[in-house]
Amino acid sequence: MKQKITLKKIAKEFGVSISTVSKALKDSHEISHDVKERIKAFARYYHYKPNSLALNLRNQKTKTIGVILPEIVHHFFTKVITGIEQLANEKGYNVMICLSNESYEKEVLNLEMLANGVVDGIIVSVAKETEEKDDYRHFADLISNGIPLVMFDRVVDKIQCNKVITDDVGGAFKATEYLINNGCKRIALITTSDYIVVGSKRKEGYMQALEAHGLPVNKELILQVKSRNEIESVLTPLLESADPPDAIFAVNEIYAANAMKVAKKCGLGIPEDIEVIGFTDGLISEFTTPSLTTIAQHGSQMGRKSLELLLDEIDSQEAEYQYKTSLILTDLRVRNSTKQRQLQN
Amino acid sequence: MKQKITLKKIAKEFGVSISTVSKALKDSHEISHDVKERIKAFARYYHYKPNSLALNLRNQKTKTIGVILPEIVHHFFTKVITGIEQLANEKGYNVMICLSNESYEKEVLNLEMLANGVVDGIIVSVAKETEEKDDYRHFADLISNGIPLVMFDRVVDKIQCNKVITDDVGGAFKATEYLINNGCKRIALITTSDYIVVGSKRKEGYMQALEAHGLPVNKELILQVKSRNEIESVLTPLLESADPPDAIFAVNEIYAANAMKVAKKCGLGIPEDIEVIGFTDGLISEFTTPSLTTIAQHGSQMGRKSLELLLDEIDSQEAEYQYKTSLILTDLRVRNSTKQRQLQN
DNA sequence: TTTTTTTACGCAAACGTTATAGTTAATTCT
DNA sequence: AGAATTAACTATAACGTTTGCGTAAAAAAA
Repeated sequence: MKQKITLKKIAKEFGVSISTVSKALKDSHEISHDVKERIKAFARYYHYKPNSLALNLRNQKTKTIGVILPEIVHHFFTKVITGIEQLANEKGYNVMICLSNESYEKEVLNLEMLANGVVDGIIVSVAKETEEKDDYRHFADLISNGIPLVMFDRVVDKIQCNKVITDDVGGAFKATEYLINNGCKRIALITTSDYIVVGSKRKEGYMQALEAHGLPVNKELILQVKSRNEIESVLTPLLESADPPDAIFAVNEIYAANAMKVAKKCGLGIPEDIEVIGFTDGLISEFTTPSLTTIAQHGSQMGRKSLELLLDEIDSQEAEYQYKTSLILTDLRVRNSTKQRQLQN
Repeated sequence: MKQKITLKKIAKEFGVSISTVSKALKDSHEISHDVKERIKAFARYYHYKPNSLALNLRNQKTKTIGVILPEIVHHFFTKVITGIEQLANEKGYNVMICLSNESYEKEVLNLEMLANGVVDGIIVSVAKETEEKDDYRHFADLISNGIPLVMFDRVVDKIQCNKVITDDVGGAFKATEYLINNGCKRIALITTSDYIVVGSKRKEGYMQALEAHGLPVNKELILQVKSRNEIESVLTPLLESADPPDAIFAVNEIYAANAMKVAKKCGLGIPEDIEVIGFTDGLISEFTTPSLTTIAQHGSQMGRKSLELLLDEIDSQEAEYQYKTSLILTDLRVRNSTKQRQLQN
């Protein structure tokens, strides 16, 4: 096993001081041309690379950014990572990914670990449990320690920092309005508990669209579930009731796909009997039957923007840095779970 | 912005030396009870945490492991990460994730970056382009530099290191045999180019099963595609030929889902007219119509095992470390794209 | 020739931590 | 009382790098 080559070893080899070697490799004018060339050749031959740990310590920065995600088995988050990773790569940064698994405690631990000099800044989407506890002191501490923080998607209003959010309200509005324009009058909503911020925002967009079009907000049409397993038991009675919905808007793809399954089980044709739209465009939508109309979220763009804002803050010298909130717009991706003019695939 | 607290600052505060503070915080017997308590209280109050960078440099290890993945928008890899992350968490390790995006060059760059003192060991699944180029010197260099390396899923025979692989041959055998036992005689295979190791292994299992059951290996039934977009154009003619296949085995979920789409387009009923099985169980299988029978790969277990082997090597002191190869078995997950005795969902 | 400038290097501090080896002063032993 | 022991601290080196400053010798200028 080859031992790692260091300045010290090169210095001993040439019988010069460490600083001479360091300067030679940086092509300093203080070192004679002859010595420089010989040292550089030697270093090249042995693939010398400055030790990152030493540089980190000396420069007090690591060129690494930390990302804390609630989970990773989720198309949206993988897209965000892809976006972050891309820009990081361009800018010469490394990415350290931590998973909170939706747990408050793990989020706190991850944050503490990362804050300890390991990264130059942090990008986070807060865990559900944290949203439920409504406790954000760990973020406040981080910021008061001067560590740049960007929140994306699941952000918290009470914390002042750079933020990147999906246009949840607008997206849900767009989806609901599309259904209304298709002639739907009784649109069911399948959403999460209210403490999930993005869930409640999408609900808001749904309600705004109904109101904008003079439709009533029907409480029995709003189904709040904690997991996709609950969908069948709450949706079936509604579909089999005397006055069933003529459309379903689900706040994510999985919920929408499950809703379609349930509807088909109840003997309903999609989109003839009931139309379905899901928020968040993922891998699944394309392969369901019928394929699912969705609100596409542009996760990769979101990741890129998050890192952009983070680097902006890291590089800024101003004492009074001005935080920004960036809104990522959504697109309606029409497939076959809704009635439409131009059919595709 | 609170400045970060260091041993030096505490030392100055108490008018003692840095080493006294360090020892006090470690509860050394060399320091008087009184001083120890006061220093510890002070440190606790200011949330003192030893700076990771300094520790890394001093200990020559980072308690971080690097993971290089070909891509992340892929259910299998996210499962692997989940498994790695879980065990890492238990063992007090951090995880640094890099994406090669299937590119040889990025893989080399990532490896160089990680090798430079940033991580204590590396887990990698090699990029397609690397497999195609058949150039593995970067891995050999890494190993000769004494950096522990584990390869998983896409491993290379020519490199000696710890490995974790899916039982690709066995899994493909299992899938093919299941189809044969269902009465299928002409089973089509949709696979990748031969240089993709896992693809060729799955093809091998497919052929072994055919031979074991006295069925001929029909060249025209083996479709090699480079991307899922090619499937429609090569599969349609086969399905519409005089002697079409009665089953399809695809080497991954996406290929299988696309194959089902094409078959349905050709007016074939699944599983009545043609049965379909896909390798790799993901999110999609559950939501296709019919739901897709798959070979489940246990990615999370694979990740766990990979890290286990890596830590084993990191912790081992022996000069002659014995490399292992761990085989992760697969399971047949029967859904509705195959004929079956007991139907489910 | 003497002074000044330039060349080409070495020294030392700094980043924050820990471990080993001193160094006082107080205490105990004989 | 003098020697040995112990308690309670400090100094120093080391991890690998960079950088400002110092300095000797060589070269140029006066």
